[in-house]
Amino acid sequence: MKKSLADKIEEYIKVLINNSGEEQIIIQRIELAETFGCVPSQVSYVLSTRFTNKSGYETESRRGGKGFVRISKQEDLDAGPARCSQKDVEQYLQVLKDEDLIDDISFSSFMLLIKNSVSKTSEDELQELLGAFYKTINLFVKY
Amino acid sequence: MKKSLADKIEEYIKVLINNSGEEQIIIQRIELAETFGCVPSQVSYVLSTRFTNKSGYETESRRGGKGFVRISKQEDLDAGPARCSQKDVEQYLQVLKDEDLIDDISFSSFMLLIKNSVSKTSEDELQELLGAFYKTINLFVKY
DNA sequence: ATATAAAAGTCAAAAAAGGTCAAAGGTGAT
DNA sequence: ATCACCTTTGACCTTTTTTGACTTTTATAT
Repeated sequence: MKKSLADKIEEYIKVLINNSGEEQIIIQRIELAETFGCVPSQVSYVLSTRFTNKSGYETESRRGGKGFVRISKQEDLDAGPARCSQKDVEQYLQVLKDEDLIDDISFSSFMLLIKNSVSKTSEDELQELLGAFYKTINLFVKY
Repeated sequence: MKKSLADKIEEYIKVLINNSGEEQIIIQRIELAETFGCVPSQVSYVLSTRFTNKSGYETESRRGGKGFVRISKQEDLDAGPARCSQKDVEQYLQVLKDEDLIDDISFSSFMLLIKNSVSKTSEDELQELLGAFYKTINLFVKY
């Protein structure tokens, strides 16, 4: 398949993100357009077709002098359950702390966040929220 | 991010406040303008767009000889709002990251947590939840 | 008191981005 | 060859920053 300009720009941006060592980069639309010798709206086109929310990206921008576009990749949470009870996640947290796999500040912050959330969400959706917590907690585990 | 002059002046002022060991500093508009080689009204622009009440600052000034501008940070905001929008808390997080006040893992974890939570709570209770996030995020801020 | 000079404030124009949208141009399947 | 679906391009819009001219306020010297 012959690569369209849009394909090349997409690839370029993805390489930039990979090389950045982070999950986000900042570009200038005009600069990128100049690099590829195209009109700026071509870059907008690529962003709106290839870096959508649905495909796991998010973009923000600022107009005006020294404007920019920030493209961020939404990381996926893998470990942990999709849904769990409050008791489950609190126990999990406690275990992590007891085994010194998470630092004190993280421990108490998450505990706080959980307790805060619990009283404020409908019963129905709570378990999914706690599942999300569980997964996020994992990201703080020390190795 | 390519920093605009306004960005740089904003950063400079914030550093001054931090280094002062207090919650306020006093500057001279002209002096600051000279430091950055710009017109004085540029400083006014920065003050009116980045040091607003909403963002937790307050400014007072005096004209004429021995004039000055006092910029004070409202301590109260450190605790965070009881309720806030998703955009507010995400922006706050981004600012903390941009200013290197929070490490990468904390940044992306919280971002994830917010995004995950948002789709899973009723609209009505969401703002209180986000307010709790905001406060918890503060606990991770480096000094 | 008054005048002068030294600040800071205001406001609008110009400049520097990015956004939008529709028309024109390709491409591939039928 | 036609239809449907991308891509590419460009004209025009909106937002944000930068600059400068003009105004107001305040301290100080006379």
